[in-house]
Amino acid sequence: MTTMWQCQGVNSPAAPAGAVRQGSLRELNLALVLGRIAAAGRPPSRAALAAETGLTRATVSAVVEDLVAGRLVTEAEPTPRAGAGRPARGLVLAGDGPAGLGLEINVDYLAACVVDLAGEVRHHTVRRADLRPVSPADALGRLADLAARARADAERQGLTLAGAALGVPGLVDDAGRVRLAPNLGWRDVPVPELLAHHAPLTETVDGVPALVVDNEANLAALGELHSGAGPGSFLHISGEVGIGAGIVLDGALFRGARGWSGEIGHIPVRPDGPPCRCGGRGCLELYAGQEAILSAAGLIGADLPADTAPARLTQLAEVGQAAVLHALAEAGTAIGVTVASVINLLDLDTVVLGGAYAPLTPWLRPPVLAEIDRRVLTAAWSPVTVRPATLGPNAAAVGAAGSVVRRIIARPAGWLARV
Amino acid sequence: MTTMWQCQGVNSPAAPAGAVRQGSLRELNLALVLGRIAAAGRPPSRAALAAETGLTRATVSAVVEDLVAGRLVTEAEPTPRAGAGRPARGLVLAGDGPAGLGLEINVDYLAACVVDLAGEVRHHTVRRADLRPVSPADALGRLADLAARARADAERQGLTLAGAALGVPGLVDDAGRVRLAPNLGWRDVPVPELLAHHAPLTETVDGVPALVVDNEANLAALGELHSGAGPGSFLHISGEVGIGAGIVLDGALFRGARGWSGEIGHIPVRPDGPPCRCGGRGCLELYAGQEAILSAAGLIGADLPADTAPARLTQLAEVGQAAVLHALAEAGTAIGVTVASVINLLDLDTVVLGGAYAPLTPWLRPPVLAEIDRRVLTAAWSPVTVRPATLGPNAAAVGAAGSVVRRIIARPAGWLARV
DNA sequence: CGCTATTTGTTCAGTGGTTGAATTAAATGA
DNA sequence: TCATTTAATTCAACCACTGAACAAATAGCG
Repeated sequence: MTTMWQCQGVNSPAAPAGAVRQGSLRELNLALVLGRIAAAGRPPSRAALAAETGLTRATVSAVVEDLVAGRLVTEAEPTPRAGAGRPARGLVLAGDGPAGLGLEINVDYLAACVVDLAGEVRHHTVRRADLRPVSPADALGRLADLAARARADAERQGLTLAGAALGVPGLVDDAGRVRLAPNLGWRDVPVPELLAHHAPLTETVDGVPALVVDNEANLAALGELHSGAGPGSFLHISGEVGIGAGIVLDGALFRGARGWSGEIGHIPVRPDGPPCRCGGRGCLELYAGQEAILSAAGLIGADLPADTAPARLTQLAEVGQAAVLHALAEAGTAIGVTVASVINLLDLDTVVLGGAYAPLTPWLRPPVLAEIDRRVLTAAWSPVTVRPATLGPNAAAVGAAGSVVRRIIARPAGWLARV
Repeated sequence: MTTMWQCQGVNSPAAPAGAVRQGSLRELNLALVLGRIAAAGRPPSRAALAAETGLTRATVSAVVEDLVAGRLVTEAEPTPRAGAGRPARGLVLAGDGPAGLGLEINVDYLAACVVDLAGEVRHHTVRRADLRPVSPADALGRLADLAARARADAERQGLTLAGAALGVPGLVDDAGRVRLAPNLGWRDVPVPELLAHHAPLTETVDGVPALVVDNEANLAALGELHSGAGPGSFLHISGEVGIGAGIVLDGALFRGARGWSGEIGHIPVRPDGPPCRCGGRGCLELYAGQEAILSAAGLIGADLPADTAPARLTQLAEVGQAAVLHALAEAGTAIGVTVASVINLLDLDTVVLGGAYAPLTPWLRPPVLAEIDRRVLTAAWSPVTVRPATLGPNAAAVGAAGSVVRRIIARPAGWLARV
């Protein structure tokens, strides 16, 4: 039983690529029904599910029986009552079944969290520490420690971890190796190998690797997808030390040919601008990165701890400090120019400002919208929404955990076969 | 039987969104087997199909029987022989079954073509005419005339038209209305209504509209997808009078939230550059549009007919005319800056230069690659291919016709139900 | 309180489509 | 000529969904 590590497929739609045997039929309907239960506002009855899916009540009953037996669904006791007739038994995602472990390594903190099927965060730990001076092996060791505690807490609550996902601020290849994490100073770090010594993460469940490593911005976008406005298409911009983006198209994260999409921080804003350490010139990060904003606001060298600088920025913006407002306007314009390009290219109708940008949205939104209006061909007919992210600061960790349970919801047959 | 017109869904994957009844099973396997036959290099046998799909030979035989009965597949007479054993009967897409009608309106020509299931172009007509002074109604009338002749020719060859697609150089909404076609001078043209008077295009087949209207660049990209290197992800840039792009992700055209993706011509290259008539500043079209290149090459006002200007450009480039080489280098650099942004965002590994750019590839490719190398974060590890389009000048018309037959291949059950 | 109307959920024979093994078909090669 | 080999078909078994009938559980009404 070899442990496989791979980065792709965190979110796979229920499209059968290969042969469709008769068992696939049940698999697809399991996914269909479970998906409806997950998406429903209030607990739906079997009859309601039959009506909205087009299946017969008999089939829905059979499918639900499987789901209940597999601890994915339970019947809601407080039945929501309606008019006459036999009362419906509401179905909800089980709170004591499988759960996902989400991990995050960032420049100045480690995070671990556990999310159950229903999307509730059942455990959350953040450990602040500047990880730049720490070796990757040490950092991953500390992370494994956090993960072990998270697992223990989850089991204490009766949850079963069904997998884990780890977000890192850098480029990850198919084997889970971190090719480049500039702000962390990592280069070609074989995360799977380094974590292989730590027990709780090395088990393989089904054909799916027990741990999926992915870009932090991708996972944050997935978190936004599942917690936010539901399926659709949007661009989620993560303003951390660097600037990353996750692209959600039609309710699915788009990863690109090799999983390296969303490197929005190095899109040129001014092709002849100052050189960037990526080798290019005039990249967005030089105008809207955290360092650039702090410098323009005159806050560089104000010996602030790295993690309080964004909060300070918000404070000063709220009291209307001129230099800060100017810095944010400049940054917003640069973001707007870039976002306009993205919208011209992809025709998205929503832009989500995440990470450190989220609390700065009131000041960033106007210049961003102004550039969109000026530069997007279709802006006149179809407005673009710019809104802050709904998830908090550790969106990537929550999104990572969510991606694990979302995979089970998208393909419950795999989980049921394990139990 | 109302005629519905819509622009979306030219290429829909075989993913069942709703309930999966037992009939869907056959539908999915029909699509699976037909898709393999279409993708295979040499005519595969039933046994080979069974082996690669995972279905049993019995099932494949039954499925193939349906496909043959529906005139989608025929047995190839000259059986390709192998070693010992009963000889296989090769299966090929039928050349006398359904076919697609492809139409194109561009600034200086109209085109119509017919493509059969196998992708062969069975009819092709181009009528050159400057359409800017012509009213939309007149232009569409001429187009309907071309379409009628194409249909007559197709029927003479024993083909049955299964639908039509029309490419226009502009933005098309879900109802088939051309919201804006700047280079044609069209604005809010209700193509379906105007064409409704012309008989051969107004029939509705199945739930699918008889005519799909789409952006020319999108259809050209689809043509490239089906005729070129097969599935994958690439950016197809159509260099016509304006600059459009079609984005193919994982073998499927990406249309965006409203079908208006790919407006690459108005991505800002220099945010503070000269004003563009789109309202923005420094758009790509100002640096790499046909007019810009001709002007920089000193060919503006050289009273060339519009349609021979690109050819003249190639001639002069081949003899090494300095001004032309310089103009192409400048245009290539601008394209490269833009393409670098796209690749940073989407992580594509292939860029296809289409339309008027195709023959200019030898001169455009070096500066494009240079900018990619400088500005794309991952360029060091993963090379990007820049190549000319394989389809000729009327790629959009051929792609339009191909999109019709491709839909049948992706969802043969719909066609079989009609016969 | 009892009856009916109403809606939910289950049971069961029927059916469509796939499976797996046996059978037939058509060639090669010794 | 006959064994070998591969291709394709036939057929009983089986799986999952359908449709209709039935049982369960409640509200409303006299």
